[in-house]
Amino acid sequence: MKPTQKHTIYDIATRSGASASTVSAALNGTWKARRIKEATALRIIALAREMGYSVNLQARGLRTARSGLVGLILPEHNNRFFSDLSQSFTLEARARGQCPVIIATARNPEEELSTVRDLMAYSIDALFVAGAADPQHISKICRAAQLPHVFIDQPCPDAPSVITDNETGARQLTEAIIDTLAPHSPALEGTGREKIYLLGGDARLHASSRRIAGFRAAMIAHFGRCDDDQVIACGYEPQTAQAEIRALHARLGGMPAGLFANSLNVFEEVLRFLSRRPEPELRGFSLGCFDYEPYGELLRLPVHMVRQRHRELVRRAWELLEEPGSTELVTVPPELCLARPRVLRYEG
Amino acid sequence: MKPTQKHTIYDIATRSGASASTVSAALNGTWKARRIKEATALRIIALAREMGYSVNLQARGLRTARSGLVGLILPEHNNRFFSDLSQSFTLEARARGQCPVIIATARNPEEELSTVRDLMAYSIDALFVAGAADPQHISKICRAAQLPHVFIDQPCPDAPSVITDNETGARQLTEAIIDTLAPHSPALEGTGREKIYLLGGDARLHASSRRIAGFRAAMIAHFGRCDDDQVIACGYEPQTAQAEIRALHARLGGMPAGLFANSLNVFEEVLRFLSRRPEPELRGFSLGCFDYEPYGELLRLPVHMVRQRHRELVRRAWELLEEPGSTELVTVPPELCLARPRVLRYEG
DNA sequence: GGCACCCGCACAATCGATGTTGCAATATAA
DNA sequence: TTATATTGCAACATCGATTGTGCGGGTGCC
Repeated sequence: MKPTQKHTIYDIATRSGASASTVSAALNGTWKARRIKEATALRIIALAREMGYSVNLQARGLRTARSGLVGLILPEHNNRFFSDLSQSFTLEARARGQCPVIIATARNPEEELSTVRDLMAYSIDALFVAGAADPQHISKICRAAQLPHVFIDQPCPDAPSVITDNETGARQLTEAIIDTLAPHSPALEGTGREKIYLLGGDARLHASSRRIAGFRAAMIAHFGRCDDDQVIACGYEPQTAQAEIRALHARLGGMPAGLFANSLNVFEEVLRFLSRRPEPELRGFSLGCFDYEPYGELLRLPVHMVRQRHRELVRRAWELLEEPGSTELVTVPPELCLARPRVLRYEG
Repeated sequence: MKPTQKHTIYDIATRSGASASTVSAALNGTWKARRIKEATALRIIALAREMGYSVNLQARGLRTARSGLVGLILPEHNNRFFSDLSQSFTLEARARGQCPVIIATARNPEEELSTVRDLMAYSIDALFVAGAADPQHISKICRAAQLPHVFIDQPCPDAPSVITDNETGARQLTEAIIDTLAPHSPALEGTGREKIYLLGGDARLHASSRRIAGFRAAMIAHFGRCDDDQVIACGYEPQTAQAEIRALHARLGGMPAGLFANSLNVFEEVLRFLSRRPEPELRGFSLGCFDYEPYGELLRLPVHMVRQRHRELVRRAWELLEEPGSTELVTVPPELCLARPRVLRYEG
């Protein structure tokens, strides 16, 4: 009854009087195809259960060249977008009888590559890569090893990818920021404080570049122009973001009219900065964040957010994997989460 | 040069004129002990690199009965405490040359058990279990399979465990909440609104019960009593927490003097509730949360938090694993993060 | 009665590594 | 010169599963 030791199909074979191959067939469900008597199969299955048998997946994997493991590589765990992605990925994987292996690589391209290689050494069945720093290199390695792979969030031209419609999302978010701008004040004209700034992200990466494009488009549609200094793609590092927002504030001599935080990491730093400014300075300040964080809805300031549909991204990624050999790019529209006017919004 | 196909040590053996066993020894570093000429070893290593060889870890695992995989089971990904834990776990695992496999089981005991069994089928080398719903059952299965395991956050009497000093942390947090209570108002006496309430968690679980004990101790130390209705251990479900806070508010006819949120999930719901209350109702309301969330520092309300030292928890867990056969219980003191008075705290 | 055929299963090869054993060839000792 | 050690490596068994092949016995058919 109790699985005291590890049993193998050979133990079961001995105790059941059958051969190992019969046991194998009985247990993995191929017994019908192998013309094993139903009674024999059932007897073996019952015995295996009684002995607490569980298959050795390394042995199976060695034989079949599959492992049941599916990898997901992402930049970090403690970021709501990626942890939501992990959650969805886990659900999808387990629903398909696969075992999810999720590894964070700190936006470090070398770490990414070495992790890919590590995972391949385990004969993972598929690899999902979210927010990669170097998609092409990863894809090259995977293709060389014939490993099915999909990119999420950051696409790759050489492999199937699923991304959010960053441009549209960014445009809508920018429009929302514009809509909640404080009434135009002539005093600020020309100081730069009348403008909206986009902060964070890496312009060399696809996702950021599309978001920047969306931001620009909205700016041009509404104001007829978008200055280069309005886009501050300073990466994802909290320290850098903090420094940039400070510098911006210093340069302008005050808060700008609005801000587009291009990642949760940056958003958090913006809030940290804001939490040290006196209240009056924040009146009429219009804030948006690309990516969703539930706490964003619970802040003193109204915050507009763009929520990526993580479940959908993961689902579509899995679908892409199932159609072989495509380099399709699937785009999923994001969800715009507008700050609703709140009782507490302003006290004045 | 390019790893076009998967190579094995046999390919390398053929191409190098050596035998597979020599190749194996050369590549895994045991060649000195096996009296292989240095020149031979180096030649093989160079060839392997050139061919882009990488070991098949399933084959190695089958032979050695180890896999290089270490499991971490936790309730959910999208919770800052657990995602911090994932992050630390990943770092520690990779520093030791192991591959982390992190799986969320939704606080579902059956899901936990089946995940444990799945992981064991992969011959994982060790299992870490954080916030388990049913530690004893898990431990029993692991012991039967002789799998080294450690519990984090929720301890198990039968296995090594690392936990935060929940009682002290809760006491300190409660004291902080008491310290920031609004001045005593005789009008509220006897309404229940003069009291502090603990919301969330599961009193049957060790962590919660210690936190409740700490809460009680602080209450008794300061007020000479703690009523049973002050502890509302309603679990971790957002919906339930939301319902309970509403019910409390209705029962009291207003906000209580303070609240101790016993988990981030509950904290989030409390904030959601608060964000719909008019500002004046929140004056002097004193809020604390067991577990840390960076956004907690950025809210309109001052929030005290207790931060578990995730890195330390993980490190100690790994240490425990290395001393064999202990059922030691290691306690790590948490970090108290007091809300600092802020410019924006009140406007009045 | 002889042949073909199907049923139910066992045998054995195989996946890719590890590690023990043993065998030549050379070096050292007697 | 023969006996003994040592060096350097190849052969082979093994881990636990999967899967192609084949064999003995029973049935059906002519």
